[in-house]
This record gives sequence, structure tokens and C-alpha cells, in this order.
Amino acid sequence: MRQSVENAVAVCPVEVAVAVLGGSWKLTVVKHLTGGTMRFGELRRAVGPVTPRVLTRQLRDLEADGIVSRTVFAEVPPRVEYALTELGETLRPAVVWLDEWGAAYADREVSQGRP
Amino acid sequence: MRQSVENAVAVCPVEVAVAVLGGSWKLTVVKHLTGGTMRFGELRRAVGPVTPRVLTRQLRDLEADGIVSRTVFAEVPPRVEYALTELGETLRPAVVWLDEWGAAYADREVSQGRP
DNA sequence: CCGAATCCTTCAAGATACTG
DNA sequence: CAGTATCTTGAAGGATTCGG
Repeated sequence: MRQSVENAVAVCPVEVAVAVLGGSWKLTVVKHLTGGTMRFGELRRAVGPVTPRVLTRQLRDLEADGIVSRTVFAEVPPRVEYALTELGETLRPAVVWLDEWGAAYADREVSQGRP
Repeated sequence: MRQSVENAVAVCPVEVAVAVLGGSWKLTVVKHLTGGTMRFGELRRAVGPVTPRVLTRQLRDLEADGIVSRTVFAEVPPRVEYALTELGETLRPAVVWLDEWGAAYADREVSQGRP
């Protein structure tokens, strides 16, 4: 268990979820992986403005936390596939819900035009 | 709309949720407020190891994002009450779900004893 | 193609002390 | 009681370059 997660446990279970999913792009990665296995390059293009360095880091974090699996194929050119683990799949409803909530939130902001 | 939120919109709706709720203690604060209005000091004690400076910052962020309301009573001693807004209330199911997920995750880690 | 290595910047979070 | 005022620090994120 990563240190941040371990600290979170002591405070509140919700903080555990934040510790695991809170980094940039992490939920976006999980969301894309709910559609099935993806290669590194696919993920990179799908997520958008993320550098390889950062994406790698997020993926390794998610891997360490048991959310995604990483499969390396010994080929030329190299191929690495990422997929949700069983545990990662349990996040599906939350991802869907938060995705919809975020969209609704953004709409609300636009329609209300708050500064 | 805060800048971070605005950036998030461009990428993915889930990132909006992360931008609004991602800071430390934020979801914990929201969780406690689902139980009803609380004063600053109550919140401080409830959350745990949070300094006033940080708690104030999180509360102001949440207020700016329309999740919590802040009511100042012109009394001596001072009293400030925080409550969920209508928008904040819409987060209730997510908070409950993430709380349970986090608890289950922590249990899993303990039982599996991953380093 | 999938990263690793390097370097850099920024900023959230924490410690501490003080005030209306 | 409910915050500010300063200061410090560590980690996250990003740009760029290089390698298997």
C-alpha cells in the first residue's frame, strides 16, 4: 500500500479513494479502459495533453494500487497493453457517475456564467 | 469557474469532478456535512489532522465551486456555519459509494498484506 | 513504440504564531 | 471562535532529450 493511501486510511475511507484516484488523468485513464484494453500510445492520444513521463507515472501508480494491469509483449516494435483489473472494474459505476456529474457541473457553470 | 475546473472540462468530464473534489480533506468535509450543518471548529475536530489554514482553504474552494455554503453570525464569540448547498447534496450518493469503496479497498490491502 | 533519464517549476500542504 | 500571516518543504507535474 502506498504511503499516501496508508495515511488516508487513518482519516477517512473516502480519502482512500481520493488517494488512489486523485492524481491527474487517473480517472480519465480508468474511464477509457472501461472500454477495453488499450496500448500506451492509444491511451496517450485518448487522454489528450499528457506527456509520456506523466502518463507512465500515473499508470504505474494505478498498477501499484491494483487498478490496472500492464502486459508487455516482447515484440518489435514494442507493445504494451493496459487493462482494468478485477478491482479496477469495480470502479466502473463510480466513473460513470462522476463523468455524468462532471458534465452536468460544467453545463451548470456555463449556463449560469459564474465568473 | 476556477481555472483548474475549466481546464478539466476540455479534457474529460470526470476530470471536472477530480478538480472540484480532489483536494485533501475535501471529500471528507463533504461527507461530514451530509450529516447536517457544522461549525468550523466541529469540522476541524471531525476531519482530524488538518490545520486551520488548510481547512479554510478547502472550504473556500468548495464554496467557490458551489458545493458548500458559509454563514457568518455576527456574534461574540464568532460563529460560522457550513452546510452543503443543493449542488453539494447531489454528491451524497457518490460520497457514500466512495466511502464504502475506500473501506473495502483498505480491507483488501490489509488482508492481502501487499507491501 | 514505449518508455527512461534529466532537469525544472510551481504550488498545495504543513508548522507555527498571532489577531479581531 | 474562527480564522490570518509567514515561512518552509516536498511532491507532482511538465518539457525535453535519449535509448532498447
